[in-house]
Amino acid sequence: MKRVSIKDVAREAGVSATTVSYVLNRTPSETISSETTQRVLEAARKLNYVPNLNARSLSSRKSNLIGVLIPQTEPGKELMFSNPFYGELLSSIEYHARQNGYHLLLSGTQEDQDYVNIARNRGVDGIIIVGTYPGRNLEALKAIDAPIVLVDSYVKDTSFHTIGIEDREGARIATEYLIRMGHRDIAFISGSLREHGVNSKRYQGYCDALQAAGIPLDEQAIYSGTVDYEYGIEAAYEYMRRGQKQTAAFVTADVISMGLIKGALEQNLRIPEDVSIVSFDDVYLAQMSYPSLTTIHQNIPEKGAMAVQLILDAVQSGRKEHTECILPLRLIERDSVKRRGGDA
Amino acid sequence: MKRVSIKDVAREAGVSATTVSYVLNRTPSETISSETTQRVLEAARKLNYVPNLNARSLSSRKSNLIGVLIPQTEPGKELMFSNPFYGELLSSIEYHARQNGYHLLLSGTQEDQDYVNIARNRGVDGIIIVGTYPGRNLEALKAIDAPIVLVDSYVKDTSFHTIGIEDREGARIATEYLIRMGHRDIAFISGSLREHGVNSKRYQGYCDALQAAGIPLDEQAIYSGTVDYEYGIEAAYEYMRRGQKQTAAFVTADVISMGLIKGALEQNLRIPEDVSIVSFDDVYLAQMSYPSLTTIHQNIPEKGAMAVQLILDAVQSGRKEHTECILPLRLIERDSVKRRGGDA
DNA sequence: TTGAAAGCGCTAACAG
DNA sequence: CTGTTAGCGCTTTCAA
Repeated sequence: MKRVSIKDVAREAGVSATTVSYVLNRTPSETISSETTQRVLEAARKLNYVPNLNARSLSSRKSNLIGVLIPQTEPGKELMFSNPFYGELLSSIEYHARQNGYHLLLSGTQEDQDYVNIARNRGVDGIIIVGTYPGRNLEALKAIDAPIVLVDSYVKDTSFHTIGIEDREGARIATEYLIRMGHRDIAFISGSLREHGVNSKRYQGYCDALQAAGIPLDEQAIYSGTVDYEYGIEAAYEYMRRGQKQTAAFVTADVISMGLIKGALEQNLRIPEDVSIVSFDDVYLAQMSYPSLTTIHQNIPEKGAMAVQLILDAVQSGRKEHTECILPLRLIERDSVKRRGGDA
Repeated sequence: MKRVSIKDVAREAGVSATTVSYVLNRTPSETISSETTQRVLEAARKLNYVPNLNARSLSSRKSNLIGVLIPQTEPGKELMFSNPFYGELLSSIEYHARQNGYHLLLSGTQEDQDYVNIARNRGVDGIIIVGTYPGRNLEALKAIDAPIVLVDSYVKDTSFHTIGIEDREGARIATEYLIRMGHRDIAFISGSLREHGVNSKRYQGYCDALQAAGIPLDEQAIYSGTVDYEYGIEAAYEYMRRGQKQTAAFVTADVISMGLIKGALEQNLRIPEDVSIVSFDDVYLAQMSYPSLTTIHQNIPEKGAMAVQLILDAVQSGRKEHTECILPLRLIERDSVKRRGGDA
């Protein structure tokens, strides 16, 4: 089946390509007689015409394409594999983009040089970037004239829109809860603590809570690795090696918690009897876990919806002012925490 | 920053646009002096030139874009949300595509009309479709002249490449294993049993095993719903309602099993003591579960890698013969099955 | 109410 | 070895 172009439709309808274009795009400034409109529509249907979006975007400079960049958390690992958070987020982004007539150009990246090129390459109308750190080659990004939304990033720059959560506060709430439940020796378990990264903020929140309760910070209570299931298991072993000092842990991601539980189990540690856990994200995994996870809930679908909305708004309005969204957080109590002693 | 085009580079380097194109694409048929090549490269770098892939694809009819279509399992639900299988698969597809210089155009779909249009719209070089049923409007799909890979679909048509697994055989192995472990009353729990769907095949395998063991099929042992966590929970309740007849269940997806375990737990049923479970997929969830899942393992990353490879091969060779891949399956023994009675 | 013409940025014969 | 000339399929002034 040969590709049918706008010209074929024009010929079939006995009009010019221009007219076809007008009809199909409902160009408001142009007014086409309803009779012609009918003929064109008919011809298009008959020929089973589908406009070529590449050509359209080439001439109109609008692609209806949103670029989504999800970082490889671990080089070599494949994209969202290690953390369902990404899957859930992407899922939501895709859904809302589609509802608005946009398609998604998906890419993982090892190095952000790619970011820029992909975007400029394909002429995307907007870009959603998940979790970049400040200080990477943002200059190049800024040069792109499509709106850019940074999700979960602490890059502060008026060139970008941002969507995030109160990481520090969330961590504080989690840790404080543990304290309120009678724990004083509380581990902090997370992915890598890069400066200005999400985990660092959560670390600060953890410290805030300890400090407020007058509990000294113990270096030995800090576990930092990668954001995946495997590290959770490892952390459990490391916990044993370090002498099982803590009765509870604040873990910065549900996946890690899942691994932690597994590792604990392997060593006959009971959760929450021996170690209580509060974690972060409230990925759907959190409720599937056994015990189910007490965790800081964030609205992941909403995050995705919002990211798309910001792009759409920016595209439509053409405005440049940047928007900064902070989504609410709350603690969900499930079964991974045990009250301890009588000092509640 | 104004968009810099090939012409700008040409001017800067003092050559024609054609030459720039030749240099940048290393067009093999054309031979450019190394001196000119240098000048062009230099100019391109200096101007920070990035080729416009839309334009390129418009004129060369090659987009370096692979369309990926993942069906909404449940309308209204967002994409891969309900089953991590999709996330893992997509992850792998993205990774391998990127390694080969391809980008991904991602879309979920409610109705397959979209399939076709998206593809034709953007001029993708190939399409990967996950889990279509036969009999949908495949005619339209066939009209697309890009190679199409159907993953986990029982559509038999030489217009498409297919990648799948021995669903029926896998189910047989799972069920047979349960029988070998001393179970005779075995539930079958799955998503919807659409004709020629993956679940139907697995149902057949389940029947095969029962029959081979001389166990009569019991209608009351069949549970069919949706492929998600929630249905698993529901199935557990339904199991109670139906009188707890079975001592084991073959479940066609790990996510459902997770829900089943949860639901069982809520009713003080012990897994595997009261009910043994063998499930299917070996999604990473399967090991996180408690008890961890004895399940039929399929190599999901390999599936994705293969899908990409098939497209790449087809594009490069231009050949039309269709390829049919069946990936191997094997049983992974974990903790969700208990041996029963003495008739092992 | 419609169409001709130019052009988006690039590649592909075909000349030279 | 390099440039000229046509498009790819569409949108967009501008004129009729």
